[in-house]
Amino acid sequence: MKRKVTLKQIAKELDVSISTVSKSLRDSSEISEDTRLKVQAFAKLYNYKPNNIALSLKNQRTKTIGIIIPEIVHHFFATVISGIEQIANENGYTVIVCLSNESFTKEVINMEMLANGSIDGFIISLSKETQFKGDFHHITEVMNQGMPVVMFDRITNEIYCDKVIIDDKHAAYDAMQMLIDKGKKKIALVTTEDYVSVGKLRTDGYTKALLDNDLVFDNKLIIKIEDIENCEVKIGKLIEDRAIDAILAVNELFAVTIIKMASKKGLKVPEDLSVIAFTDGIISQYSTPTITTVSQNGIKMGQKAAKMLIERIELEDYDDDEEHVQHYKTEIIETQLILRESTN
Amino acid sequence: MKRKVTLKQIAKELDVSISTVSKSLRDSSEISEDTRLKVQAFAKLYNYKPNNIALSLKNQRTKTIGIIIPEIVHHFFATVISGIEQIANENGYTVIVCLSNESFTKEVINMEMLANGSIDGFIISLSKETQFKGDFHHITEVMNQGMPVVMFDRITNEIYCDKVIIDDKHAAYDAMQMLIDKGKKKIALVTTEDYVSVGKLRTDGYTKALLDNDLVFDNKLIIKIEDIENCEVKIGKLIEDRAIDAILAVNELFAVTIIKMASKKGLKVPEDLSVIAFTDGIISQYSTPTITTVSQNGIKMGQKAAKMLIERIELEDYDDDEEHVQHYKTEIIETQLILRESTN
DNA sequence: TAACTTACCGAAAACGTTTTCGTGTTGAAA
DNA sequence: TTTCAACACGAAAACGTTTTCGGTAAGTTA
Repeated sequence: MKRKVTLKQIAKELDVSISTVSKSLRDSSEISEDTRLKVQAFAKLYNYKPNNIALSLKNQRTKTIGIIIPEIVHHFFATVISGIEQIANENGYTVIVCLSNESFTKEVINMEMLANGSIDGFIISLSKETQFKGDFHHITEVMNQGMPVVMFDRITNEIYCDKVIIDDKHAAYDAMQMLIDKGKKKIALVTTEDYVSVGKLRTDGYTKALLDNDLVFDNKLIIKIEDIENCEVKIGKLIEDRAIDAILAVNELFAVTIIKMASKKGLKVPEDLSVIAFTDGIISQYSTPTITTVSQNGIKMGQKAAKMLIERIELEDYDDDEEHVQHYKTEIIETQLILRESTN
Repeated sequence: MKRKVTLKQIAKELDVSISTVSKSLRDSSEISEDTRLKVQAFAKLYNYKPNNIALSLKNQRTKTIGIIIPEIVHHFFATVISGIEQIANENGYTVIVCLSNESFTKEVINMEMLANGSIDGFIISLSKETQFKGDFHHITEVMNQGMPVVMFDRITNEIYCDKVIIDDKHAAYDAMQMLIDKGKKKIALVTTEDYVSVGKLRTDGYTKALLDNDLVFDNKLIIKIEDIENCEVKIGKLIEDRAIDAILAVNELFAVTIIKMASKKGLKVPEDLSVIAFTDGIISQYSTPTITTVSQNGIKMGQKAAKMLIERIELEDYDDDEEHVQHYKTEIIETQLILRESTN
């Protein structure tokens, strides 16, 4: 159980100074070839690797990215992490993951925990509770400390920073237009409560598509689900009561439940009812029928977010004190309508 | 853009020494109430938080757990992370996640990256390639440096360390016994290649159940899938050629594909064909019919793994040099047969 | 008054690096 | 012989903490 070997130990063993060892290992020309080779051989033998923590302290940069997301057992967020991790890795960064579990308090605690020197920057998707409360002081706080922040998907307009989103409104509009083009007249929307930013935007797109196509907007055709557990009744009623052509669901789980309830009520998908879902995940690909979805491409979102953050981090290295105008960008990841069996 | 405030800055501002500031903030009795309160007020005003990196360097412990898994866009692994994160958080640890993408090389690189002081211990599930190669030198290496390692799910018997697994053989046996009790005679197995540890164990359980129940073992009833992409043909053939009662699948994706192919061939599940899957994930719950599964309970696995690791880490703080006998444990997480619609 | 305790505070080491600067030795040029 | 550059290396600071130890002043006891 030998502990990791340090410069000091090598120096002692070889009877030289720590500086000499350090320089030798970094191939400094200050050191004679003799000692350089000797040190390098010894270091290799004992498998010396510089201590990351010490380097972080010295360099004032940790080469670590902090991710804060609402949950991880969720296909979309998992794909985003995957994208982030890939880019991070390619650039020599590691990734530290914290879960807010949709709790404002946990989000704040996690941010404060990481903000104390552990990371070089944040990538965050807001918790529902945070969006509900509209309290973003923890974000501004870390930003004021000079820590770069990139927000994705669940964002807020109240914070001025780099962002990566999909054009939720536009995507919803396109999905609706496709249904309308297929001749659907009575299209329902199954969504979340309005305080979730993406839920609201998708509702806007839904509404706009109806208006633009001179279809009647009926508030009764919009149902808002609080939690997935007991949504079946609501959905069942929607299908039963109204003679509906098609449904736009803001996520897969809603969509698959809709299909299930439809089949229970004797309706066939897509013959009697078309269904389109947001969030192209594993379920849409494997359910029967497979589900037409608006693909969010979490991988790409993650990659883009990571690229923006790393760029911002490494840019800061150069204009330390320069109080120049920060110009933040909002990247929009294109969505894609993936046609499958749930629409005709 | 003010940088984070440090002890030194506070000391300078208040014209006292760094030691005094540090002691004041830690409520040392060495400091007079006067200066203590003064320092604390000032620190609060400037929102002082001790720098984690400096603490890590000083304390020689990072309060960080490194996780290395094959992939994250995978329900089971995501649940495990979730479980780990929860326990970690409760104990003041953060979690750093690295993905091997089933690659041996990436696994090694990630381990070396984290082993240089960034973390206090590892939780790892081996990549397919690592299991295939049987090369575990990177694991023994970090263990020799005194870094605790906990392996879960995809483990190896060649390394002596803490482990968390499910009794795959036993679970497969139980699932089989349930099918046999229901009168199934000709049961197929859809599994992965043998070098994946869990695949092999589940096959063993399958075989043993057949033997114990005096059923014929037919090698043709076992098909091994390399990748999910082009498995449909193989599965279709299996269903067509052999008059099969039931199928045991080693994961959800195989199961849902089986159901899809069965329906395409005109077979009804569960009337004509019963299906049981390993890995209780989101698909099993939402597919039609819902799928009977052997639940792995990733949350519990993650929690257990995190507990074992943290215990090991904090135990080491006390018997630093004591070369006492390490007694490693292997925890077995109980599985549960979750009955759903795909079996009768 | 002398000796001693107590209260309060600062200096310095330590964790493991990197890097700047200084210094001693050598050889060559003047 | 003197002067100077080149070479090879070490000392020390810095990153931000915590903690041990030592020291000074005041107050207390003999």
